[in-house]
Amino acid sequence: MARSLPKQRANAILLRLHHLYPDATCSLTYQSPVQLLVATILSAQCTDERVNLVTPALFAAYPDAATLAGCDRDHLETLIRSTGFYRNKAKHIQGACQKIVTEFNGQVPQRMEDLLTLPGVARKTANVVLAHAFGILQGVTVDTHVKRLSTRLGLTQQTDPVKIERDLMKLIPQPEWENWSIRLIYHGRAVCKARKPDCGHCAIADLCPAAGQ
DNA sequence: ATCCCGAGGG
DNA sequence: CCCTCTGGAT
Repeated sequence: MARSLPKQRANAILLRLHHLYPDATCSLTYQSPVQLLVATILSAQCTDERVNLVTPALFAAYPDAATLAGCDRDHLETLIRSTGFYRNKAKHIQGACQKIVTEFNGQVPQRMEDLLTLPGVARKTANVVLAHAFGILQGVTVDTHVKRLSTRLGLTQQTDPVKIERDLMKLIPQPEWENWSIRLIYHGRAVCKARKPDCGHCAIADLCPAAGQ
């Protein structure tokens, strides 16, 4: 099975992970599209668990795009400091919110093309916001977990996230695109870890060419 | 390719 | 010490 057609294998993996993580959802906490956008920017090179540690105080102080656009940058940096890259993240969050206020009428845009004009937003962040805030499946979210697992599973030979996304969009049925990412992220955190993958306890080891290597 | 950057695990 | 965590800009 590990050597069968990639498309067959991708769907078998999806089915298996669906049973393994039936309730998997986006694990960031938020109450609006802007809050999801901010949380996703904060999640770069940082666990979602840590993001969820800082966002309650952050959103209590600055709940929407208008307040974030006008907030004190140093205070913003202080509130998000523990997520790392805090100067860049603060600049991106404030810049994105200012643009949302001035160019998008205070609302997070629902078009990929528009989202990509926001500072700190590339395809990964845009895909997360489109899928979870608006239910729009424009592409496949490719983060560090999706990249690592898709490579180990032999579903792509690419290293560029945009090319990996193209490969996955051909292998996975469109309605399952975000389910794929969410469940690979769960499996990547719990079992198929970057450092020491636990192939002995992996439910899809028989579908994986890299299992036990 | 390099930089941003803190926190936790091994 | 080194590596990794739902990346993006230069």
